[in-house]
Amino acid sequence: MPLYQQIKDQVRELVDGRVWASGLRLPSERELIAELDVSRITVRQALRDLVAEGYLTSAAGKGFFVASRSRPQDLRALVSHTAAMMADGVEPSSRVIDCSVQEASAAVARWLRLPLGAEVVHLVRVRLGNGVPLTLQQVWLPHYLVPGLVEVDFTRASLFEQLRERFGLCLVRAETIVSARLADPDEARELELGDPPIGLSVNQLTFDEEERVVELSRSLHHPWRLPVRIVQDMPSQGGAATVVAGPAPAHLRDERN
Amino acid sequence: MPLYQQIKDQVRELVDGRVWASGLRLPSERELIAELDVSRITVRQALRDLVAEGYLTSAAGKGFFVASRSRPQDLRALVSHTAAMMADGVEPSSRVIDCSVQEASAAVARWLRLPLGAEVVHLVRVRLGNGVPLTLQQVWLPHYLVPGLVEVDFTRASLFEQLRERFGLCLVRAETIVSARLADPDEARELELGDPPIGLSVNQLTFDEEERVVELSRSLHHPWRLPVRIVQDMPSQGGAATVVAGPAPAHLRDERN
DNA sequence: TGGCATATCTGGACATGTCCAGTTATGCTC
DNA sequence: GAGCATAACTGGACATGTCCAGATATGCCA
Repeated sequence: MPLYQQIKDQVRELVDGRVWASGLRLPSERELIAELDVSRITVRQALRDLVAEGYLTSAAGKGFFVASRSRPQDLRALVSHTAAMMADGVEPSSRVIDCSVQEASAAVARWLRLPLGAEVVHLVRVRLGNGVPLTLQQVWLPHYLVPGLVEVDFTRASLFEQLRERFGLCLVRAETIVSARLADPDEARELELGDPPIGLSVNQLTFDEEERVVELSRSLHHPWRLPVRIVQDMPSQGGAATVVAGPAPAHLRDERN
Repeated sequence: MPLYQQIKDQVRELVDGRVWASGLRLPSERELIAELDVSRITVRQALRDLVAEGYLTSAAGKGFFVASRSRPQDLRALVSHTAAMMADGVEPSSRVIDCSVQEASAAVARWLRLPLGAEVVHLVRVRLGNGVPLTLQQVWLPHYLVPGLVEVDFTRASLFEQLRERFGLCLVRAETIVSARLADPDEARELELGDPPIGLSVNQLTFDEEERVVELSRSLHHPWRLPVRIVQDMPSQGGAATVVAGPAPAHLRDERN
């Protein structure tokens, strides 16, 4: 692994782990050169990247500083619901309704860019937080990308984690549409919706680094138990955003709910 | 202006202006060095940045290439609804219901981080696309940040554009919560909602570069006329995302609506 | 003690040059 | 013509070193 990457990782850890507090001044470039015994180009490459990624700020004549803003965990990755919930201190689990290999319907095949009749993994589950139903999720994935996925017990497992760790898929892009609609009676029962049963509909296509469609998901969220939270952050260059579903912060909650 | 910035700007223009098509191979580093008469460090700094920003891709041993993905315009900025609609070929307009300076309520003052009794600009409008009502938006802004904003005719004007161009505010961060709720009769009438009148609720706080709250907005969207669209993009480093409201692409639309 | 010139330090921007690991094209052999 | 070794090229990673503009601290002078 390149030296500048090692330096980046080290600094990132210190910042993420709050060992280096916000606003802390880093050792100067010259000090780091001496300490790490590398050339200036190498430390500069690392620090430059970290500035672009929002971890650090720099001021000519003063030094490098740990960026102040509390960034919602890792803005650089698509986050899974499981991870987002756990970060909020909620215990995630699922009630699996279906997990099987099927022949793709014409619509699903088109969305996943598969030939007609191709096999897909179909996963339907009710996702719970601390035992309370939050969302009803239906997912389709190309079977050839995830052989053996059906054997996983999704009661506890995170789909994104499986895709990354077990199948080495690198998820880098997602397109999401959020809307609202009336839930049908089955959905309303599963999600314990009121009357009229209003659901928050979240449809998503997720792509890997080779621009293959890895996942098509259609979820119906309980509107006030699991609204969609979006954080957009555009520091100078290299903006970023996270989209997670979770309890709304008090200042943005809808009182009417 | 530094040389590497000039190079970056030049390349960016050529890419944005479609003069260099997607997939096109750039001249090699050595060729650029000779052509531009600069050192390798300089061109590399420019190219490295452009890769991080998603304009280019690189492959060792092959060269630099214009990134293929059609990026939803400028992923580096918070986009206004007006701009998003115009990009979709929809003619945006508004019916202004209220635009006045008021004393902030306790709740609004807290959200905008203002002292009790501070003045705020209150804007309420129905936003139309091609004359059809899409969303009912209520916005509060600190009056001291936008003196004279009330004189603007928001029938045509874009709020974000006014903030940027007239008041020099640099919007860099936004927190959004998307949920669903039952619309009240007035809202239902304005938005021409069906029965039951289901609305897509979008609440947002927007911050400027000094972390001041510039805007608090509470909107109720017509669910299928104006769903919320999110594009997350995480190329290697330097991810980005756009959030816009607009018609859903066919592959993510909800058939049930 | 207050004001100011100066020395020092910091990041920013570049130049020149080296070594390496992939990729591609070339040309030779069979 | 098919197969293959090789030469040429490309980006990736670094080292050393220079010049500059801000920021900061130092110390001298009035």
